[in-house]
Amino acid sequence: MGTTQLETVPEPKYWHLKTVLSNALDSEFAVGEILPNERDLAARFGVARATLRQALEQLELEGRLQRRRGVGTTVAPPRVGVAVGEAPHAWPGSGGDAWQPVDSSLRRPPAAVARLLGLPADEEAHAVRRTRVTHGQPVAAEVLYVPVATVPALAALDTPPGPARARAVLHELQRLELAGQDRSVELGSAPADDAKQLDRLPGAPVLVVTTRFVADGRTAAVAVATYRADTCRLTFDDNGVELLAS
Amino acid sequence: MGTTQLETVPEPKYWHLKTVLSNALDSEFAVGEILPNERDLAARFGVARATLRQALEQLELEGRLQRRRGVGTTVAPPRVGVAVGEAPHAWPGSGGDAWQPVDSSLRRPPAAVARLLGLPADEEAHAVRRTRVTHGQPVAAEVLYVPVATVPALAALDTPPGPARARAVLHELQRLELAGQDRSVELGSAPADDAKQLDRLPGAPVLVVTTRFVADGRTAAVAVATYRADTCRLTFDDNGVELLAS
DNA sequence: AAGTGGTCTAGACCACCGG
DNA sequence: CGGTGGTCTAGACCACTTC
Repeated sequence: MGTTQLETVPEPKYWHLKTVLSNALDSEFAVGEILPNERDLAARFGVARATLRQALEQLELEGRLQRRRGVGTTVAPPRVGVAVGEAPHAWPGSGGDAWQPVDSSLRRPPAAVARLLGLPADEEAHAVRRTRVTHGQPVAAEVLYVPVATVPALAALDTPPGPARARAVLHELQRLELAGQDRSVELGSAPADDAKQLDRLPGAPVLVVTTRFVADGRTAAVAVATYRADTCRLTFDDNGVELLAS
Repeated sequence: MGTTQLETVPEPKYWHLKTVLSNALDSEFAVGEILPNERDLAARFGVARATLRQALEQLELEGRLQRRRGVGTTVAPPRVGVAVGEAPHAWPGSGGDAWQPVDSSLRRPPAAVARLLGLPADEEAHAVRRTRVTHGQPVAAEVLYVPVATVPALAALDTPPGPARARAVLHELQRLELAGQDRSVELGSAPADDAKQLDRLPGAPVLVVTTRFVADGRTAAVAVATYRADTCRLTFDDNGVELLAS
């Protein structure tokens, strides 16, 4: 006896640190409260700043902390649930949803999107940019790709770039009968464009939701939405269960 | 002229590095191929190893690379799509799905789960552990929490812990009429238990899928599944669109 | 100007895998 | 055993926000 537990499996310092900090956040800090700065925290725990940062990064990834350059580190509120599976048979922009059209232009979609749309790699499509705002904070940036063939009425489009043009494309979509849609979710890092729209640094972790809209027996449009992974919890409500939100 | 572009917005080195590497992966490497080791790569690009690692980490997060300690860094295959929205009215374990029961025991669920179940924080529930395997690789680890009240027939349970007991709980669930379910997806980091099951290091990024099963007008069970974020793309097929997989 | 988090360096040692 | 990625250090400077 004596040596009850030889350190047979030494835990990494940053991992232990993360646990300690996590417990402290639960018991000693309120939402919105600012933590001591990184240099002080590192000194207090007797580790290098880089090690302390590794722990903070994990906690930020889990949505427990929020860090802003020049400002400080604050305790994050619980993640907001954002509905993604809303209406299974609705085009984007139909209901009074939380999306705001930003801009629209003709652009060559990324290879993966072109494949979904069944377009040749070099063909242009309408690219409609939208922002989703919840509780006053931007939570998602989206680009909706609509092949020119899907909205023939817009062939001679004279609307100048801007929100108005985005609305014109969305409005034209409503004229089609939507047969259904399917979605996929994966982890990604925010490209520079999206990052600015989401008020984050480039490379910030995002949940990438790719939606395929089907009409007329073919893929009529594809939306690629990037949600802030630190602040968002995506919710998918399956048929009729929402009635139970008593 | 001469100075065509003053470096007014200097891009971080690791970001630029990531772009360069990403392009190289597309054009010069095949899936499964091993990259030069980190020390060599860093020297080749004239940066510190830590900077090179920051770029590699991002690429791994995006599912482009796979790194294994003691082995090396390899080019990852495209993410596998795993269906998450399968049957809107099926209990877990009903179909011949890809889940494998591992174990079952009585345990106090995490606070967030207890809240969903409407249980007091200190009450125990059946905790059924399952693993999901696709293409021979483990992609998800799940714990299904079933309140004792949901499966009263198991009150005097004499089955010893193990896969058999897990199957007993799942079998008992099938007797209830499932009214519906809803799901949420968020980013997390793998706890030690799940990490081992997923063949990853603790803290690896995972997509946490929380499913609430509703029966008899109340939450009858809650499943918390962690999917490997580096290798998985979660797919949600909405009603009837799958017919179009021509 | 002062203080914050973000980037970067050049080293060191450790844990793990393979031959 | 040698080689790999994983952890850790003690510094430095930069970009940004706030006062």
